[in-house]
Amino acid sequence: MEMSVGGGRVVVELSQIKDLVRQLEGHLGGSQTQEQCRLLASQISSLTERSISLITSYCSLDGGWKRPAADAAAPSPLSDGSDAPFKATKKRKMTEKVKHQVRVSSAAGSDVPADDGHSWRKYGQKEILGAKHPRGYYRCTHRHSQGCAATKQVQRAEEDPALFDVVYIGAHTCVQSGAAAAGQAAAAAQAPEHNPGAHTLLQSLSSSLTVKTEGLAAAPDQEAPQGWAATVPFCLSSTPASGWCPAPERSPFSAPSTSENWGASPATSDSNQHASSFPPFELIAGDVQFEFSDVMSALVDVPSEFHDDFDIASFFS
DNA sequence: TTTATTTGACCGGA
DNA sequence: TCCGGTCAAATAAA
Repeated sequence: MEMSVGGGRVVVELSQIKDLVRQLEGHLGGSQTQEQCRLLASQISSLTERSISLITSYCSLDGGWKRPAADAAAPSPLSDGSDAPFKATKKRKMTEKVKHQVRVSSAAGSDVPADDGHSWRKYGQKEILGAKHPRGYYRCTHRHSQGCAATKQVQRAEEDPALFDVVYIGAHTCVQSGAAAAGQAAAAAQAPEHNPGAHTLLQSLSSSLTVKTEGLAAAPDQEAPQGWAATVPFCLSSTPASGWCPAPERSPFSAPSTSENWGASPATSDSNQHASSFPPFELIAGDVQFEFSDVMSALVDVPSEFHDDFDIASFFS
């Protein structure tokens, strides 16, 4: 498929990242607490991983841009009504739902994967045959309140306990209260409070935003399973890497790209793993529009031109 | 008291 | 029948 489709999205994503970094930089004068900077950094890393996903989703092995698999193959994955709000009936149509796999690093010293900007509630854990580590099952916190059907499965990588394989299933249809975090950040921007560690944080972030995709094919010391979107080399101390924020399945991606429009629900206090902060998914893909399911269903290996390090940090100039 | 996690049971597809 | 995914009661944490 046309380069402009996937490439355009990546550009959008990366532009958002750039915006966030600039926001962060703008606050480095001393108005941000470390936690608030982490918040922005978390958003940045989440966007970054989404970009990785887009890249891998639109590239075929021969280096060409690929139309989402859902378009070509699958007999209409979501046409069976699985995109309807959650019902009490036990439907097992997971195989037809959109899956998106990523490998993320764990939070420093933590045994849970990096936060991805969404609010998840764990609802189960299973020992998987042949796997060393159990698989955790999470669903969107807003499943009942907003009928959001997004789920994810988290399993520690066998070859590296510091890494987690995360499978995102289905798109979020909820309106993230994430804004709580965004609101915090916004409020923080007005609160004069010096934060000497912020520069270090940003430097660390920028320097680590190098997306290595070559490991997919053959990594020197570890083998990444075929089909994993990417290994995310960066890890932010408290609310790190990974994740994506799909737009509602029923509507094409559309949303402003400015953080001011991410919305806010200040009263919400997501605890522990639940840092819910995320911008809506903006998608300007030329003259072609895809449902999010189309985008995420295309999970392919990374083409040769991406085998070289893709230095996102170069965007931050 | 409310919300989140744990964990054994249950369900259904392969 | 096996195994992965989900439910829901019990429990823990805030």
